Amino acid sequence: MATARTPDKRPYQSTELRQSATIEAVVQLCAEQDPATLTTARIADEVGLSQGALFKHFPNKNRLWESVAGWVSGQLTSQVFREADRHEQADQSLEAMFLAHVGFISRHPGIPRLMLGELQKPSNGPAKTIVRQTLVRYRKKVVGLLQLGIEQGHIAAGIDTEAAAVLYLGAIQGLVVQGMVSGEMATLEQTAPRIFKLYAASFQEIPNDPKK
Amino acid sequence: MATARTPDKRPYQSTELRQSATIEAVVQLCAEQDPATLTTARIADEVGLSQGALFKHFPNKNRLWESVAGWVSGQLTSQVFREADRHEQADQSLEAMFLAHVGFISRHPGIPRLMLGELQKPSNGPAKTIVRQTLVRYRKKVVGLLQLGIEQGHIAAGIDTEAAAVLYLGAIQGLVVQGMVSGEMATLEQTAPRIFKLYAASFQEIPNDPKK
DNA sequence: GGGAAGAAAGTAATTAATTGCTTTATTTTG
DNA sequence: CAAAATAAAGCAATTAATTACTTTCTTCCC
Repeated sequence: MATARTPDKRPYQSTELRQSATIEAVVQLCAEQDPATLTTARIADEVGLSQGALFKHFPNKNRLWESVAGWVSGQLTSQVFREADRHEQADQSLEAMFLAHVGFISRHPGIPRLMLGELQKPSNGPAKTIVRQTLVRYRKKVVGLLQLGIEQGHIAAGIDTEAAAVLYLGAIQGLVVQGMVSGEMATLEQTAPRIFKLYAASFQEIPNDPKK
Repeated sequence: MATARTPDKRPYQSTELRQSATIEAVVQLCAEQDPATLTTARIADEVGLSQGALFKHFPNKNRLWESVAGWVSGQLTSQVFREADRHEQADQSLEAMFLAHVGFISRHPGIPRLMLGELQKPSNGPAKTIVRQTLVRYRKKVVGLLQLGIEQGHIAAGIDTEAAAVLYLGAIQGLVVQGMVSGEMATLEQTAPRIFKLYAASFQEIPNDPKK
C-alpha cells in the first residue's frame, strides 16, 4: 500500500556505499559539532538511517572513527602532495601545498576539529596513530622540500629546516585557530596568502648580493 | 576513637579553598586526559571528595568549567604580559612573551587541550567566550608590540602586522601540536628559541645598509 | 568562657537521562 | 516465498545532579 516515503532515494544500498556516505556525513557533522559529542544516533540520522542500522556497516563506533581518520588522511595527503608535485621550484611547491591545505580545510571545516580531537586523546588508538603518522609524513615532506630549495638556491642555506617545518604547520594551525575564534572559516583562503608570504620571508634567500 | 585518617588535612574546608583546589585538579587532570571525558567523579576523587560533595562548591559542571577557563585566562595573561613589560624594545618583549608562554604551557601541559577543547565546542557558552576573548586580547597585544617595534626601528616597516600576529600564535600552536604528536611536552622549552628565531627572521629589519 | 543552635561541608545512595550496542520484528527485493 | 536489509524496541553501563542524612565548624547569648 504505502509506497516509499523517500521516492528518489533507493532504500537499500550496498555496505560500500553506506560506508562512504557515513564517513562523509561524519566529516560534515564535525563542521558544526564537537566530534566527542557525536552520537551514533545523530550520525545515522544524517545518513538517513536508524541508529541500529549503522552497525550493519561498521562493527562498532571505534572502527567507524578509524575509517574516518583513514579517509581524512588519504584525502589530505593526496590532494596536498599532488599540488606540490606540479612545480619544479621547491619554494613554489611549498606555497602550493600551503594553499591547497588551507583550501581543503576550508572545504571541510570539521577536519581540524577531527584531527585535533584525535590528538587530544591520550590513548594510542588506531585513529590517533593514523593522524599522527599523517602529520609526521607531512612534516618530512616539508623538510625535504626545504632542503631541495636550499640545493636549488631559492632558500637560504643556513636555515633550521626542522624548525621551519614546525613553523609551516604552525602557520596553518594559527590560521585555523584564528578562524575558530572569529567563527568564520570561510575567509581562511582569503587570509592564507598573506600568512604564507610572511612565513616565506623567514627563510627567503636575501638578494643582497649586488655583485653586478 | 579512630583519629583523623589524614592528620595534616582538616577534613572540612571552606568553599573558597575547595574551589581553587578543584580548579587546579582539573588543570592537572587535563594533562593526562581528554577534558571532554572528565567526569565529576574523577575530579572529586582527585580533590579527595565524594562526587556529590563537589556540588556543594559549584552549582553545576558548566560553572566549574567556567571557573577553570577564568583561571587559565588570568594566569596566562598575567604571567605572559608581565614578562613582556620587562623590556623596552618591542622585539625583545615579543621574544620574552613567546618563551614565557611556552614555559607556562610546559608547566601546565593540559592547558592547550583545555583551550582547544573549548574552542571546538560550537555552542557559545561562557567558558568558550572567555577563551576567545583571551586570544583576541593576546593578538591585539602582539599587534601593538609589532607596531611599537616599527616605530622603534627594530622591525621592518612594511610588515603585515595582522598576519604576523596570527603567525606568532601559530608558531606556538605548531610547537604544541608537535609536542602532542611526539608525545613529549617536556622538550617544548628546548625547541622554542629555535622556532622564535626563525619567526623573528620574517620581520627583522634587514641590516643591509652598508653605508659605512 | 561554655554550651546550645544553626550554618557549612561532608558522605552514600538514588535519580533521570543518555550512551553504545544488541536483539527482535518488519519490510523490501529477486 | 525466502533471503537480505531495515526499523524499532530493549539492555547494561555511565553520566550529572539530587536527596536524605551525618559530621564539623562558627556564632551568639547568658
